[in-house]
Amino acid sequence: MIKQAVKVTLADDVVKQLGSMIQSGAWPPGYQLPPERQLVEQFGVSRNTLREALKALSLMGVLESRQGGGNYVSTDINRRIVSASFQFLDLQDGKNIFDLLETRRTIEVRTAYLAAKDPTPELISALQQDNICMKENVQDTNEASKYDMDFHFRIAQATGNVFYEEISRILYTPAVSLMRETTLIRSLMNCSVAYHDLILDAIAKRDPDLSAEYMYKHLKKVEEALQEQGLERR
Amino acid sequence: MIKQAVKVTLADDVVKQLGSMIQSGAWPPGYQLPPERQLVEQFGVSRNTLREALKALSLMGVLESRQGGGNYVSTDINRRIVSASFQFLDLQDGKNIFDLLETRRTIEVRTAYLAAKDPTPELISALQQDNICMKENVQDTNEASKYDMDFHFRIAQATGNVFYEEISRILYTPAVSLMRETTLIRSLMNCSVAYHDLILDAIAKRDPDLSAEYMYKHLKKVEEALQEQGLERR
DNA sequence: CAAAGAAAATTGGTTCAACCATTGAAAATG
DNA sequence: CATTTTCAATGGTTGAACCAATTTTCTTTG
Repeated sequence: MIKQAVKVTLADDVVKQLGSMIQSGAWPPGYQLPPERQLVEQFGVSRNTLREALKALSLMGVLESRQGGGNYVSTDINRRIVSASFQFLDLQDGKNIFDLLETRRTIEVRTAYLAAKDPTPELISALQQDNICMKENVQDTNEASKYDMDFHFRIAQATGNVFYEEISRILYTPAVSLMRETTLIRSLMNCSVAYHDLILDAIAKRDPDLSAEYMYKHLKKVEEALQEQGLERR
Repeated sequence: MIKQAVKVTLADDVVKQLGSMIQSGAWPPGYQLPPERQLVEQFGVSRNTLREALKALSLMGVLESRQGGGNYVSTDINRRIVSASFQFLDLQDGKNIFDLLETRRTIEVRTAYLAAKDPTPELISALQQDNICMKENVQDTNEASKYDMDFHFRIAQATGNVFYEEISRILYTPAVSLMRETTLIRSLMNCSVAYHDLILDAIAKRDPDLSAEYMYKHLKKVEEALQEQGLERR
């Protein structure tokens, strides 16, 4: 496989080192980093270079900076990464949208299946609550899509598989921002609520196959709605 | 919902402005940005601040910098963004190898299916080559696992879906390192080679269902081998 | 004149030093 | 003891200077 020569800048290297401190767990979430003027000595770079790295990580949601207060490892790393970088996805290209939905379908049909195998009462009631809130806010698409996301993410979470959790989270955010741009979203919302109810029932009945089936139909429906919107699959 | 007062730094603001130029399409992929010393005047910030913003965007995969050559909007912007955002995924707690294999199965059964729908001759021959190399190096597990990875990743790549590609990439690397810790890997390698041949045949025959089936059996077999090893599912 | 090579200009990479703005803890005050 | 004030610590920002790679321009060479 081709390994392209990459010009590694000093700041890139610092990002890598800072990142490994965080990923290794040496710097846990909430940890206050040493002051910049001290990190500068540790890494042997200038403060500007260090700050380029810190700012990059902070913009990606890995770190948080408080002027006068210090730099901290973000407590909610993954959630913030998504919102930070996925906003730049080129959604003009319809292919990406359908690729995204295709991928979500593959993952979520499986998580819906797994979640229905042995659901806890807490899961059921939480999903019910999500649906109720979504119905109540169906007029406010911004608000409703939040509960929409909660519903899907909660299912992924219920599998207890961290890989499903993280992938689901990442794949959902851009989908939402995309939907907001469409005008069909109102009717889509109503349709989604209906499917959420069906999925919830299937999970409550501990019927994995049915749960998976409705999840498939749900996401397929979303895809069709986008296609009717004139978005072409290229 | 409480809207917390967010201290917006100058660099954050520049990121936002640069981002909107890109999102709006005013600066399309491949576009060369004005030189930094000129952008500095445009935004009314110091060069250091501007560079913090540029570096952040470049780390997010939105921009590319070439020393002496200029700053450019990334050409394959979607791929870079997806790749960059997965890079910092915190999978600390996800060291459960069975969760990993479960997730890989879900993804790869689908990619194997898609890849078999309309494979190019190049894909076939590349996969053949991967298999040959893997067979030749079956004694050297380190080397063989590289070709193993190539085989799987190439299938994901063949779908043309950047999300599948990147997910496959991040799921495979930890899988390999976890496998290396086991002693069963030798016999597993031989078994894997056999399944790779079966999958390859199915793809060459353009039989998506068969391809998916063998991929499922392949990964299931790996899972069973690990279970026999005494590794317990948590 | 065309090609090759050298020189200069352009542009990103890095450093240093200084100063501003916010925070938080210590000290002074009542 | 509670409150206010002070000040040190720490991130935010700036400007100028220099380095290193690239690109352009110009000269040299055949």
